[in-house]
Amino acid sequence: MNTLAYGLLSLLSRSADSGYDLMLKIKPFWPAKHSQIYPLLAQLESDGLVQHVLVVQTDKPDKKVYSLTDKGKEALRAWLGVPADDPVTRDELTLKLYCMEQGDPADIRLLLEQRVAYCNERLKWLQAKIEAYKSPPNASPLPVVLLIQKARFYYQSDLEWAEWALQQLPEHGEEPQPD
Amino acid sequence: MNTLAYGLLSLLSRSADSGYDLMLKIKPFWPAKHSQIYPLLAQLESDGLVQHVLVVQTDKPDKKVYSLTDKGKEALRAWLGVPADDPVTRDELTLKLYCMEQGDPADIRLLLEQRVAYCNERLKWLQAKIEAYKSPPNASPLPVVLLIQKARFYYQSDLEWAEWALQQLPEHGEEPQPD
DNA sequence: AACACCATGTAATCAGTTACATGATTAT
DNA sequence: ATAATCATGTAACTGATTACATGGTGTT
Repeated sequence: MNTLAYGLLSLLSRSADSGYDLMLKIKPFWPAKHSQIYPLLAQLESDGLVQHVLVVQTDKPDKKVYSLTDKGKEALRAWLGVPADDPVTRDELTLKLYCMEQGDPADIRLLLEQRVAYCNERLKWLQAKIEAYKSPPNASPLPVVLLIQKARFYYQSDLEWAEWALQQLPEHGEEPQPD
Repeated sequence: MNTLAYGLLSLLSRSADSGYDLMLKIKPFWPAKHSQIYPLLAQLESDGLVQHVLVVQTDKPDKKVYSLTDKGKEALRAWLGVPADDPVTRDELTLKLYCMEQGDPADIRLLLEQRVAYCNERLKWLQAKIEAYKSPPNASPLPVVLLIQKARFYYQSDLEWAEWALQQLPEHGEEPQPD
């Protein structure tokens, strides 16, 4: 039982889902490809933690909709009682900045500008999510609110850092025009 | 040439180092065990990107001190010209919060309190780092300043989120005392 | 006496990505 | 026509962790 396995159980605790939808939903929290998820679901089923029913569709391919068993719920409950591993962020940008003197200053500037753009894009997406659950009929449950805010805090701080970092870079290499 | 390989080159661009020290230094940016680093350094050497000299020590075991070759520097320069991959954060806590209704509310509260403590600990460590380079003799180069600040922004925002999240939790289950 | 640090390496396993494989529906 | 989405699966490979292996110095 690795973290991805518990992650799938966690998603299923909110609503039954196909492997395909689980892949899409888990992406922001724990990236995984379908090639990792399908076999893992089969294993969780053989362990009795989830079960599936085949849902036949006419317009789209048939799908297997998985749901938690009592044993699965119990496994989740126990998992919530042990401390979470420390979060791990892998950000190539940090490694590139570490050796920034080795490269073209324009390249470094571009890397930071790309990060600013990326954060803005993610924040815009999150804002759309927030708007969607502001309308009373589909108010989001507390966990979803907590997680959306966590992402907002993260991207907002990274954005502010990247904009600050751009200002710390030496002036553009425009040598004074001789007249 | 994967990201870890470039990460090692990046560290070596600032100063020659042993595999052991590289492991310690790269940890905050790209976690890797010595069992991954030693073979990779050997491969980078056979590719002509790094070279090593054996440094004999009396009190401690001998070590191999690696440094960048010209070919290694050129590889770094080229790498800086391509966009950085999007950052990936894997945080078990997000998965646990997603299914928080399944567990004991006290467990959830504890998970968030542990996160608050962790962020405070990291911030304290970063503050010590900052103090260390405030004294003029050993002023840090720009990249190091940028990276320390990036980490500060991150842990500070995660801390603020976790403290906010604790307040969003339903009241403690202290049922009113019958008198 | 037991543990932590320094220092390097290999072997076995687990986790994650890329590629192979299929096939219908809908949008550009 | 070409691509994207939906939907599931396996095979091959790369990346990362854990375990095995050694051995001196310094600390509690």
